[in-house]
Amino acid sequence: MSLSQKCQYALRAILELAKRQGPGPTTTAEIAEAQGIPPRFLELILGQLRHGGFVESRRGVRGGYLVQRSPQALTVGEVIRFIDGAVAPVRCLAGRKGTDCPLFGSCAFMGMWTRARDAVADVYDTTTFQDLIDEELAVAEGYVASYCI
Amino acid sequence: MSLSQKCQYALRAILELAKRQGPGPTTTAEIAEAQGIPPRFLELILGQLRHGGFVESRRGVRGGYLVQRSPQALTVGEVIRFIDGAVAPVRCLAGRKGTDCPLFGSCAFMGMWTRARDAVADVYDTTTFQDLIDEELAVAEGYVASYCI
DNA sequence: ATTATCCCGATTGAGTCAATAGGGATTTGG
DNA sequence: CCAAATCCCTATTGACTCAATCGGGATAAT
Repeated sequence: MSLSQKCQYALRAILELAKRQGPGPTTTAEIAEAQGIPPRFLELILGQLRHGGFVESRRGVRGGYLVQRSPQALTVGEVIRFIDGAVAPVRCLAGRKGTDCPLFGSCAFMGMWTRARDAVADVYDTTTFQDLIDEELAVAEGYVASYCI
Repeated sequence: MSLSQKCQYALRAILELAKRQGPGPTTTAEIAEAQGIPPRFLELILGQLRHGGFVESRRGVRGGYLVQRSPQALTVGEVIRFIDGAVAPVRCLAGRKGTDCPLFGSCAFMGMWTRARDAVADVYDTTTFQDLIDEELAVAEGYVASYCI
């Protein structure tokens, strides 16, 4: 029940770009530095995100990456599904290869798996990157406040 | 975001035993047959469930396994945590080794991960094995009904 | 005593995943 | 036009996890 490391890096990378909207592109190295991601691995991930239309790239000197979609309109769920595939607690619900469950149709667990999947999917699909930016500010303020007290 | 095969086998095995309450013990072979589980692997899993106090064993001829806890009082969540460990969408929430997130405390995602975990945990913790038995009957009837129409 | 069954430790084999490597293409700036 | 910075693509490694199997030991009913 866990997302791949790659997926978490992807989310953090997009968040970083969303935070840096406005000025020019941000380089792989800057994102890697800011988010603690292995630079070479990040390169791979950004390439994939580019193919998915999540980010835009500029090549050459002064190049880098930009968010392609508005943080208000991009949900975490979309990114997760793109990188890791379907959100599902068990393989037979993911619809991948090997739907080899011998209980097809008469599975007592199916209802529960579906409910679990829908519950998580709802959380991911209702969280936008703008929400995360707001959250980060709130968390930071919260920490300052706790120091004051 | 998926449970191990082992965990699913464990759940199915316990369900099978719960359905067979009353008469004597059920052998590994019978459970394996009924639930489509590799027999030798099932042996391993039942041993583990026994150590966890979920099932009881009888050795020798006419031996086998019995549920040790009432299906009304045993939740799916308990079994999942025992076999697979903490239910969590990301490693840093599972509290295992390698809480190596470089964002400790200032992580914008933490709130969302927590919400996702709680949502799934709630589903698992509110589903008992009795619920699954009832569900299985309902599903079976549902299929009959759909054939009638 | 024999047989059915659980019991335990070790091990294999396959597969996934995180991460790295090498070298190519493109753009800016001088 | 050259050089540096940067993205771009494919392949590969190494580590680790996980599903499954094996061999043989202990126990209990008949």
